[in-house]
Amino acid sequence: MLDIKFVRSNPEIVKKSLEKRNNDPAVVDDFLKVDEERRQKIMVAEELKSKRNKVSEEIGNLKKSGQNADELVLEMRSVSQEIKALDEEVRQVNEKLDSIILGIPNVPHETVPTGKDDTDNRVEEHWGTPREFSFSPKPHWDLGEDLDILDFERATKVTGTRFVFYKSWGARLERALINFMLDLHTTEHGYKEIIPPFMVNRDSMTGTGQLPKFAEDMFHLSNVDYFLIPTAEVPVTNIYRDEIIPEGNLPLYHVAYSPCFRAEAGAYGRDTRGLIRMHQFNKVELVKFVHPENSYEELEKLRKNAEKVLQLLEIPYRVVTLSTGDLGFSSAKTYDLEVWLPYFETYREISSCSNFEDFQARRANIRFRPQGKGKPEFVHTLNGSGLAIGRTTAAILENYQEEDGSITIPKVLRPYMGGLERIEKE
RNA sequence: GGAGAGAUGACCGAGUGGUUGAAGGUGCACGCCUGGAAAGCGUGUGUAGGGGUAACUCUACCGAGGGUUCGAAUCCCUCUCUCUCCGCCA
Repeated sequence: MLDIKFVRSNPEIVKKSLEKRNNDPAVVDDFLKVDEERRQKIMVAEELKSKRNKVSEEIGNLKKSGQNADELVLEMRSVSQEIKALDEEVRQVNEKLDSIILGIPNVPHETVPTGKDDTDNRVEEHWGTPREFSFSPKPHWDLGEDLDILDFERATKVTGTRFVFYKSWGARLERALINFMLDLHTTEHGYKEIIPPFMVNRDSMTGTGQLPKFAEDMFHLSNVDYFLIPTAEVPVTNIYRDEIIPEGNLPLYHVAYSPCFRAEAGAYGRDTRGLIRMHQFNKVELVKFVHPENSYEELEKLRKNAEKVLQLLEIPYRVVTLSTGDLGFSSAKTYDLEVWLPYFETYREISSCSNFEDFQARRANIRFRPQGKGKPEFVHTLNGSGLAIGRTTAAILENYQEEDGSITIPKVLRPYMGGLERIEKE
């Protein structure tokens, strides 16, 4: 969420930001109106409370000295009634204000291109050259099923659509990728490894911004009020919810493997085949808590850390900066890494690296105490996939396929595959 | 799942209806002391939200939410969490 005081004193900036994101800037006017109403009510209520406190003390003193205070007691009885009614009004206004402010997205960073949707994303750079095939490359799902390392059909029987069984070398490849990425980020990039809970409570989902707006994107358990995590970002960012981190501990780098669960409501027609859009997929996630001063340097580093994975795997990709029309609700700036998929003949998102500035931290109340004695300030949070495992598997199958349907294993992964160089039909 | 105990500030720990935002201690910060440090002494040390240019001031907060009362950390109810014992279990 944005800072209420910031919105109050910079309504024009917020309106402009909403316009750039193709949202209705009128909510800012609603906000200002309700904010004013709120302060009015608070003033009246607090005045009465102040009075009650004073008179109550008087009553105490009178009674102690054996004098009669009935008249004051009677008067205060009605004042208390009034206060109760006012408090209720304040509560309602607060709720209204909260729902407005929680619905306002983050203000895009000045370097974010203005645009209406993903077609306006700015391509920053390309890495690697898509391979020339002497045959027509197959989609990863055909490759996987032919090799009997992916089984979509039975997963549909056992669970439903958008689930998959990884089998044999497919399972091993998936596991190899997880370990390879975790090893890279912990030993080369300085991240601390975390295995988080795969379910979280409502407060955590609100802390990172999935709730209240995006409830339909998640799986919610029916016998407890827990949600399956849509990304490790949720439990890992919430580690420090309602805490004050000693300034000397910043920056904190965490890397977490987790399965991710997404309802994918509203994605019915899209990516119905293959590993691209599943209800459950694996991901290695990078999360940073940093000093506000250098969060944009940290974003560049984060992006480089994620890119390193694709470089070592030797798979072509490009980097784009999301335009204001494509930018996520909580993000001030996001780079997407898009991997080359030969069958699709296109680049597809495989990592999303974002700087949320203090948007999440304010919501989750994650702070640090600046040097000496100052007031606690919100940290900046960042996260990025490092990478989505399922999509990486898809990219390996498609980019490393041979004409006979076998898959060459990228060199860096071979130590994780017992030295295997190629997955072939058994 | 059954039985019991508990939840107070950065931490420990007093406090059962009226200057308790909260004793005392620890820690921390600053100052004095010292050649320097330790010890000692002194001062200070929560968060959020209103009002005010400001000094400052008001309100709320003792796990959470309700209730009783002129007045609640203190009494009542509900919930959550933690601990101990039993049961179950990877």
